[in-house]
Amino acid sequence: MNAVVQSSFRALADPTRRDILIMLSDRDMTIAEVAAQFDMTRAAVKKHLNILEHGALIDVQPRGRERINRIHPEGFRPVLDWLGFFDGFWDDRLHALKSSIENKDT
Amino acid sequence: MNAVVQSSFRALADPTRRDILIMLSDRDMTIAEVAAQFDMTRAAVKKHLNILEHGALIDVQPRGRERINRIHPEGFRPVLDWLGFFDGFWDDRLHALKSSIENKDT
DNA sequence: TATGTAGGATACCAAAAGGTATCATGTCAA
DNA sequence: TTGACATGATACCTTTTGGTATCCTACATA
Repeated sequence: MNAVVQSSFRALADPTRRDILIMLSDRDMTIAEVAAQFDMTRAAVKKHLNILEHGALIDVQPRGRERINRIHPEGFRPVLDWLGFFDGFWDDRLHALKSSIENKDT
Repeated sequence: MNAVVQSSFRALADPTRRDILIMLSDRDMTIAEVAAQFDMTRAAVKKHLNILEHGALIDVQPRGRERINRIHPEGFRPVLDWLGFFDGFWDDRLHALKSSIENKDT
């Protein structure tokens, strides 16, 4: 469980990866499509996608010879759960975020 | 602003730093007190505290020759705001409900 | 089939990160 | 004042990380 939290936070720690998540929140994309948005090689973007997938923040679905990368909302849960440890330190905004994700697949 | 988000997420990316935050959520602690909880040198812990302070997740107040480290709840705001970008993803119904509640007093 | 395109994988490199050792500074207390 | 203690700061080391270059595999299609 702690390893899950770590892989999630680690995935979120890089600005390129956070940008990828923002992009994927708009629409699903292939690796090439994601890579086209950055000034770095496809291989580098692929590594970021691997880390995001390992952190369960995205899932990857093969379609023909392509790979569709899509956001995986449940993967944010460990992060929100961890942040929930600080209940009482801030206002109700977190509670709203947290409950919305917790109830998603119930 | 993006730099603020980055320093927050970066500070949260290390398990030792997250453990420190959990400890400080229970009570304020000096550097030596924090360091006593870990199997590493005080200098290493101090580096972690510097990063947490830079990310505004803690604040540090001198008291005599000691330094009191305490949690800084507002520092989590950039993280929560960024995560809030995905609100619509997690559950549209709850998101609508949440928006209506949040706008109640506008 | 032949060819171009999407992706996988690995070796390699530079920079950043996490850690130690060490010494300097400031303050409490006798 | 003097000694002990809490902290600050820096040099140095090793591992991890983000990136490129390169080559390989798979699949769509002319």
